[in-house]
Amino acid sequence: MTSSRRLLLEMLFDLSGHASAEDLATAVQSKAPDVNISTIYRNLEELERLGVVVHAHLGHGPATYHLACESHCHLVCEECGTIVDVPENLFQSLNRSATKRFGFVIDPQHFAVLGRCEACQKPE
Amino acid sequence: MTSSRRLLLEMLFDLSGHASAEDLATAVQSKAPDVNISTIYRNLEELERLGVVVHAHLGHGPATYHLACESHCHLVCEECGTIVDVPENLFQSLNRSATKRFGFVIDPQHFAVLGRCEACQKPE
DNA sequence: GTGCTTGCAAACGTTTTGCAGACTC
DNA sequence: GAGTCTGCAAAACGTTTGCAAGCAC
Repeated sequence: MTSSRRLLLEMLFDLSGHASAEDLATAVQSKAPDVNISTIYRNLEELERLGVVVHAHLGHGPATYHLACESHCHLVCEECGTIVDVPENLFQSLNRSATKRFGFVIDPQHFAVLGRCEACQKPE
Repeated sequence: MTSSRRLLLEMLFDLSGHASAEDLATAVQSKAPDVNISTIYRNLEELERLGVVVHAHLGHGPATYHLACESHCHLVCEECGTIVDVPENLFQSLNRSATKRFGFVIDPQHFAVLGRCEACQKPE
């Protein structure tokens, strides 16, 4: 357990939710300017292996990382990029039918659901 | 309408489903070696603008492109990478609850659902 | 001939890697 | 002192861009 790892964890608490590796690097660097982004990636990987941190793929942009204990899923607007955090139970019935029809167990924290947020509903 | 565009469309028919830009470039280049990958990207973008083609983000890897008329959604195994094509109606109830609870209309063709396929069910 | 399309090369943003030195225990 | 962790530089990957030459119409 090194100082950069400790700092990274602190920042994960602070910036809770939606932090990209870049965000985390900036945050960590505000307290320890010499911490390199590759260290951030390596530590995130390690923390993920330990089950402390999870990441999600949000469509185009970079992956976001958050603490595993702050478990939630993501809706991302493909128009304005807004991220809506939603509880895992929103996916219950999708999971049930995916399992029943395809034997596939979904991991809803690991991907983002793309679509349109309330404000961007197709205005054509 | 140029020859490289025509070829790209042909390849989209041939490789129907799950073709990355790279795959398509390789396929096109087998018939016309000088077509550059940037041309592939530009034509895919244009075809998408015209509504002929759609793309989906599959987690880590590159985006995949397919004809809009072959509409389907994707389950991707985070273990072995297998892609399972599924009909859009699998997402009906997720869409209903996302709309009702968050005013969010989902676009299920645009993202992949990550999880575990039948063969990779957590063996721990 | 006008204007869109192309190839090439170079850049981009995100993530990963190799290596030698520095740190933790 | 052994072994892990770090900074740095460079590469990898998928994708986008600027530009001048080439093509469709």
